[in-house]
Amino acid sequence: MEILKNKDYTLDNEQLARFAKAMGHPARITILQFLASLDCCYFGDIHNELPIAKATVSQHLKELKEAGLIQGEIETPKVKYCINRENWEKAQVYFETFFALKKEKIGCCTAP
Amino acid sequence: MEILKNKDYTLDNEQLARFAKAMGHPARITILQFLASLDCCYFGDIHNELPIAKATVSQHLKELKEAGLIQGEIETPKVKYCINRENWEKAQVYFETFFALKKEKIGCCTAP
DNA sequence: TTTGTAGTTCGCAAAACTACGAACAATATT
DNA sequence: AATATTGTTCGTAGTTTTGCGAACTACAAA
Repeated sequence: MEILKNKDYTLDNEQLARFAKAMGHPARITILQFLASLDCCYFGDIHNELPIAKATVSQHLKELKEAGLIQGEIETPKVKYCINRENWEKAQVYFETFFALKKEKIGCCTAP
Repeated sequence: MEILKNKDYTLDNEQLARFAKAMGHPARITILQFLASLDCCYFGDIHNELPIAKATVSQHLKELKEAGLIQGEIETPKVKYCINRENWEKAQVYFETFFALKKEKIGCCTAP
């Protein structure tokens, strides 16, 4: 018998993990926060908010884009970034649902 | 003049990123979900839910513990894990607050 | 005392992440 | 045509993550 460990992760869990991972760096949290409060702005504005080189900022933006949380649009010679509303709300629901799992239960480890 | 780039990340953003990072892997999401719905259980139960070796499970548990999302307690010869309620709720508030930033605004990039 | 059970820790390898400067692309300006 | 502006991409370096098997710890039972 070969490897038959078929217990894969659910797609929902993988999606939630993907969103969480994208948020797993202070620079990316800062970017998202900035965009969420400003609605949208140019690369330079984002770079100004951060203590890192532009190449690194560009990389973080790419990751956020790949996770679907933001979108970019060329407005020569600048690039305008903004929150991807659809996925932002999707992520919000994912996290809400996740945290709602633990509601008013009395557990066996209520202390420390 | 030396390096004076003093624009650090806020503690809140670092904390949120830390929580998000801990949630940034499907195995860890699955563990948290399992614990949240069960309240608490032993290492073996968690290992049974996952398609990975016990050494790897142990590592993921360690990370979740370090992020403060779970806690473990020795109950020889087993180890009982459960959600760390206090920090779970803290994390929940962090995420809620974060996503609430983008409410009903009309932005300049409403479309893809 | 040997054996079992339940997990953790160690050591390793491969891959991914974070960061940077330099080089590049695309357009606008001189 | 040369220069400037705005970002992206490339190449590199160091660190961290993920995963595993093997060795180890701690206690209980035979």
